[in-house]
Amino acid sequence: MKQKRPSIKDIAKALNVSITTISFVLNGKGEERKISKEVIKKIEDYVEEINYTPNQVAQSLRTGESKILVFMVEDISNSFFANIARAIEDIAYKKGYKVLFCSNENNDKRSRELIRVFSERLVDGFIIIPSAGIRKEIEKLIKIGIPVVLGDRYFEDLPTHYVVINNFQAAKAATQHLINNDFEKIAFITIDTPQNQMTDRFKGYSQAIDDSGLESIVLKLPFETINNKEGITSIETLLLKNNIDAVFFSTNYLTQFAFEIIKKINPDLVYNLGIITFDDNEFFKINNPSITAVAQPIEQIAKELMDIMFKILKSKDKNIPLIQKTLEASLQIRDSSKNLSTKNEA
Amino acid sequence: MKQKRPSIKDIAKALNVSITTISFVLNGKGEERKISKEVIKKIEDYVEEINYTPNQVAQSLRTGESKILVFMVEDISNSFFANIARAIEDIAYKKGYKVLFCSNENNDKRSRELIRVFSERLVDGFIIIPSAGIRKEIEKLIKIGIPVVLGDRYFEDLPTHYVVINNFQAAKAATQHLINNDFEKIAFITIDTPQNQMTDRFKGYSQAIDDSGLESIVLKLPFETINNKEGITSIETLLLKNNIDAVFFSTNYLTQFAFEIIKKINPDLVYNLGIITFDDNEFFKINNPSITAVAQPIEQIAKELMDIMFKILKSKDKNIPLIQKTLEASLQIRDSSKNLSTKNEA
DNA sequence: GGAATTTAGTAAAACGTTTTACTAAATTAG
DNA sequence: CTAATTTAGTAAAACGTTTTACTAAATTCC
Repeated sequence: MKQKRPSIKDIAKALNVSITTISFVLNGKGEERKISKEVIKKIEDYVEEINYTPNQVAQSLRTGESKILVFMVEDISNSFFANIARAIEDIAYKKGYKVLFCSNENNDKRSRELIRVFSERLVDGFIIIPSAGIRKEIEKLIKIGIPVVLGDRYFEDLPTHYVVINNFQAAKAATQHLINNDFEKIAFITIDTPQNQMTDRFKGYSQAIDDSGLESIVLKLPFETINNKEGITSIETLLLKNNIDAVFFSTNYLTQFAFEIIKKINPDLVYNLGIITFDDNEFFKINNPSITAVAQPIEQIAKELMDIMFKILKSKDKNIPLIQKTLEASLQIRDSSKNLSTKNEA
Repeated sequence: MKQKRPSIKDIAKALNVSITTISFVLNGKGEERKISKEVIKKIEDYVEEINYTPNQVAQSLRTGESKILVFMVEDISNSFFANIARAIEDIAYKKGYKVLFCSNENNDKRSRELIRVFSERLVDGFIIIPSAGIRKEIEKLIKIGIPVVLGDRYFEDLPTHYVVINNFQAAKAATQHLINNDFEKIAFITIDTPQNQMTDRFKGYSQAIDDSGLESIVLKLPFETINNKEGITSIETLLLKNNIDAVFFSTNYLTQFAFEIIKKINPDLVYNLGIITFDDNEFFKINNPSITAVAQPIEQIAKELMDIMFKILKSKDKNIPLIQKTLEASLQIRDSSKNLSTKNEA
């Protein structure tokens, strides 16, 4: 059943001109190469008529360009990444690029495998939210000349292009906001990882806590314990036994995980606790209580990532100076950071 | 800076064997083609040593296979689609396929453009959540022999492979659940579209309402009015003036949109109204009140879509009989469908 | 011991482009 | 009127594979 798509050769035969001429015309080099108006017209009309489109695979083989970018994230079903993906997709398509998305589960083995699969000269560039242990693979990609831009985090000891946010400042401001609202036992729940997006958030929290003289209460959960018993127990213990009055979650899936637990052990807790989460989304806005969140500038992140990518792509072989952007996040203040117990005391 | 990746030719030169031999060995046809153990070993070792991987673009050009699938959805940042995407991704990678995701915004023009971009013999197959007006384009894809599977909806007058859910039954059951909980003025808010996933949900609602003798209250919003003033006004009017006591949203983004409005005009409404939404997600579970939702079987949908895709892919040119799956959704009963006013009357 | 078969490979075409180097005819310059 | 230049193209190589058709040497058969 499979029909053969027409190729340049077919057009050449039908129109009795050479393949070369057609290629020039199709690539807009007709005038430059002194092809006559009539021939150009003839070719263009015929191409239109038979609805010819060039075979991109052949183009890629010849030119070494695939017009495909890879966007590797932790998990494409996570709203933060899905939203960046959406923004990136739009920008890419406008420039004639397609985007392959993939989820590395913040897992080195899987990241390596994915990089291997894609680096087979299939893709023109990588935008990567790197897992902790793939410094070497990133380095190698760069060494063999494949454009790489990192997002959300980077490797301190590896010079790369990247776009991140000021996690320290954002976390500090969020913590201070809780302090200003008279919360006194503020817990920080985070992922146990050496990646700097998380360590910086931790530092921001610590700085604010230290400045205020309050007690630092920190729970670092190993990534694997999210959604399993160990994680549940840890969070339960913290929430119930520590007499805390506020909690700051370092990332959205932690918040989600904790909310499920809260819902089970004591639904009222969500009203009595001060709550701030990193990473905003639509549901935090409509939740009861609405949840105060550190909102990352999704659109801007996507735009900067792609700007850098296109700059590298355009510069071809010449190495361009490193571009490293640190954007600011904004605190979306909502119900969950109001201190109700203060009111009660009054 | 760009290093040249080694090609088969380079290996041939280094090992002093022919390109053909190497290709046979690499494709596991060494034994079959009577290549000696020593030569096979020599080639395999060298390939391992220089870390050679074949150029997939060249392979694609020669074989006509790209090992790339397209998954076209309404909006990849919508949790329903993002979750299916994630599941599809995992299945695809296990079989050596990559997935290009794209968002058509449920818009015909954009769908057409995307199909055009991808059908340039770049991809091996399409999994499409089709917008309303691209019947012709789908038909054409099938005619030229490209594997297509539709999801979530299909064209009544075009025989295609598809995976959908039993929208009628799911909507009917959800409505009946509200009726059984003694709600009496149940509104149905939906998108104004002829697509059958929506019309079936409407039919399910209508059937249940008619069976019970209750009044049918329906708001059909044009897709474009979501998130704009017109949409806001329509929903406000319905919620405030109609004296309704329950509302059934036909899709997740409508629910989200309406919740923002409720939050603004009267936060208590969310407790006083019976609420059910189509499409479940984590946040409906943790919301206050938790939201009763029609949960589509995401994993199963992804699995069936891919099963069909691989069946078509395997069958090559032979046409296979149509595979059309209708899965069942499940009602996740939560707080929002409890009738509090009934309690009050008691 | 010669024919038939098997073994162990190889040469070359093909996939559909892009691009470099070439050319024959027409035009212009002096 | 001849040489130089411009015009309007074209032939062929190359990108890196896969695969068909071929072959020379070794082995088996009778």
